[in-house]
Amino acid sequence: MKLAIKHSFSLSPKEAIALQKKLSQKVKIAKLPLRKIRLIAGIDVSYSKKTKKLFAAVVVVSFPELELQERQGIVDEVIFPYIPGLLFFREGKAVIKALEALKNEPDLLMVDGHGLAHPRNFGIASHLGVIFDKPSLGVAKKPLSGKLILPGNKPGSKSLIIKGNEAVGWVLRTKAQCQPIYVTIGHLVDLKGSYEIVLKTLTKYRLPEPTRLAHAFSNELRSQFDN
DNA sequence: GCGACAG
DNA sequence: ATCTTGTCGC
Repeated sequence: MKLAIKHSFSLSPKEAIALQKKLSQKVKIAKLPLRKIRLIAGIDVSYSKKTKKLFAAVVVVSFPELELQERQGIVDEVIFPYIPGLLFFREGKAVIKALEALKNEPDLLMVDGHGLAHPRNFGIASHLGVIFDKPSLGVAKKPLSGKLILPGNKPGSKSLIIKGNEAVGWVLRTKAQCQPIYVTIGHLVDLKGSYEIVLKTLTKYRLPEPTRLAHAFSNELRSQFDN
């Protein structure tokens, strides 16, 4: 995969915030028909407290079969602290390397984290979508920004996440007796599409296959290279 | 000012 | 997110 916008990572938190405000203007909400999707990339990162390293994992699965096609992993040094709202500047550099190494061209990026449900409407899912000019959406396990109510306990039940006057995503119950997930628009997708895609990538687990497999792969990388 | 706060 | 084993409950 190729970057559409180059990126500097030697930024202070203030500069990072300014960059988010600027790039957030480039986000486009658009329809992404399910029939146009053949490959989905799942993206996640794990850390080692011991070696202070980070393990970025990207998997590519076919759609709608959800069969694993490719994996790319990057081990890197932590270059930025964890600050809520600035996750991209901690994980982005390694994730970009992994995405650039991809041999398959995904039609959609599914990112562990938020998209528009972000203090400046520009979470890591939106950021990756914009700099690669690729449809993207966020799949988070906790809320970050926006007004929301909890959905019912039936799988598939959902409620909107509202920022200002705009709906930017869903709180989605993927599995009974499990905490809901937070699905948000990243880039070049819309509310309806993001819900449909996530629903069709669910199997028997709380998380959709792309991010679930990426999460497992990043843990695999850590156990293999944490020394 | 206070509380909340992705991974 | 990470450190860490067993254990309770659907």
